[in-house]
Amino acid sequence: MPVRNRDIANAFETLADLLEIGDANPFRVRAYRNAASTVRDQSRPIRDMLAAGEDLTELPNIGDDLAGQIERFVETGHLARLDAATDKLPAGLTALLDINGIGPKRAHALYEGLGVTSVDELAAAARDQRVRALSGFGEKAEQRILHEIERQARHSPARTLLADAEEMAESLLDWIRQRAGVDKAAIAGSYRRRRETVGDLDVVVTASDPAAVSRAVTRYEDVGEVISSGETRTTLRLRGGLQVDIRVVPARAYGAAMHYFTGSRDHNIALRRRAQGHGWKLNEYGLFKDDQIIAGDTEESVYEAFSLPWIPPELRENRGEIEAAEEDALPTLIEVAEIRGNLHTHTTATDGKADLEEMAEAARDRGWRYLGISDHSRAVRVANGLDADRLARQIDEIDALNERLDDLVILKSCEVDILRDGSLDLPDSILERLDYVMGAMHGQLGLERRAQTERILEAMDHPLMRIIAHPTGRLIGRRGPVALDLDRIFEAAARNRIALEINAQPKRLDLDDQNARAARDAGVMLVIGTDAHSPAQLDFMRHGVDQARRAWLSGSDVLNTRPLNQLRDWLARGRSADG
DNA sequence: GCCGTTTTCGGCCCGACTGTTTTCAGTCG
Repeated sequence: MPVRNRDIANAFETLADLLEIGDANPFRVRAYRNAASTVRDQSRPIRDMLAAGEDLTELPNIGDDLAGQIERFVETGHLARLDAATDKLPAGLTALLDINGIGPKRAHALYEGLGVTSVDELAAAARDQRVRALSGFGEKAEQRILHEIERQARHSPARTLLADAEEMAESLLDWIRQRAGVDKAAIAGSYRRRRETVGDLDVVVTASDPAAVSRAVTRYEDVGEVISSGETRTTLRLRGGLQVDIRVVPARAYGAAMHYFTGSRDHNIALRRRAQGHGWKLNEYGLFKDDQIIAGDTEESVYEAFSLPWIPPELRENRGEIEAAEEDALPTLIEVAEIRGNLHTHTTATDGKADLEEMAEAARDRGWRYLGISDHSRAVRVANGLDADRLARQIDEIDALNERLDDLVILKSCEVDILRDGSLDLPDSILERLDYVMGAMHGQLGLERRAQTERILEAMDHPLMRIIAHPTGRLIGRRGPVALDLDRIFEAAARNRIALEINAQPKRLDLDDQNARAARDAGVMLVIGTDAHSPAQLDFMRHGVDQARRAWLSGSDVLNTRPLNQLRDWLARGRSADG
């Protein structure tokens, strides 16, 4: 099996865990974690970069030593340092670190003192009351360990889709805002950065009496468990399993706290390094010079102290946003209000829940000027995909409906399946009658990389192809992306003027943020499509816009911000205009 | 193990909460 970026990142993470349990130099441990994060952050496979002769030490956090380790890992499939580490300590110990309350020191103590090498063995030891005998542990620690192991067995600690977290988050926020003495309350963290999933919710509150608010939140109706509760910080678990951290800070620290808890961790560290360079200190209470506060009541004040403009939360991943801010080169990010239409929707003709007219009505309600109907083609049998005759009838229906509509235009399309050999599921004779053809893959998702890439490239060579929907086919948390050489896909999309979709379904968000950014940088036009199967799902547009913002996109990078006439021009231009 | 507006050596982000301590280590975010 070829070594993927996540294999490298996972190996470095495991090695870091084992080194930490073995009480290695903490900065060396961090170096491996930082390197893992860098590798995970690459939109291109490391093995492609090596094959192209690129120098890995150009990447942040990768020096000569790690570059060499990665190179040998890719060549041999083995990370020698990890093999050496697992000779000293059982690899199963790293699983103990996933238990809340157990870190490297306790994992080491459990191994040395009780010979524990797995979560199961730890559970047995705790049930036998052998854990409490260890120095540094007590009865409470032992009970907490058992409690956490049982909770994890019931509820996997998987991250929650942002869209699923929203309802819980907004209800909690409303409730907190109504507590006595609360001034401001907002959700920070990855939720505010609009990441596709959240691990927990970070709530920042300002109040005249912080301790009173900290006590009050433990009585929120949806609390399943109070994990900890102090004067300024409370950690809860909601009944649904989602963890919530609530920090109450003074009003003068609101901006600093929002900045601090919005993160990302890497963005914060980068900014704190800058503070150190000036001899300042940056924390959740403000920016300090010799214990004198110089900024912190607003986020703007914090950035301003560094002579930087405010950076939108979606960009705060330490992926060049601080450097861009420094050069006054931050993008003007796309906004929902710029969206003029939607090019990916379904109706009851296939697996949608609403008919043509209902979808049109719902699109008009959202202020859109055009709506693309793109039902499935026949290969998607479970969705009752259209054959040429049924699609022809839908085309006639749309023509008739357009006669009656004056403020919305229905565009004729089809989400036509790209078959295994790259050919399309419907004949050109019917596809020619559409306003645009959108291609997608729904089957044979397990092909190896070369075949999968050739398949989609073949479809992109079809002269009618205009958009590729959900290009990688991933389902967040359930199914990884298909194996594709995205560099070649992007190159072909730019050359053939085919738009790639950011699918706005919360479980897809495909292309993802980094790939969408790489596509744009390669000269590709993006389109945000809701893939709506009901009128309500048209509101998924904002999730797609969130992802586009994380991809550094402006309105001009997204096809469906264009007025109808310009959209038609773009769709009609095709490859013929190239020559 | 990485890195350089203080540096090629000597730094490396920082504060809150808990439980086990008898003044603080460990963990977390």
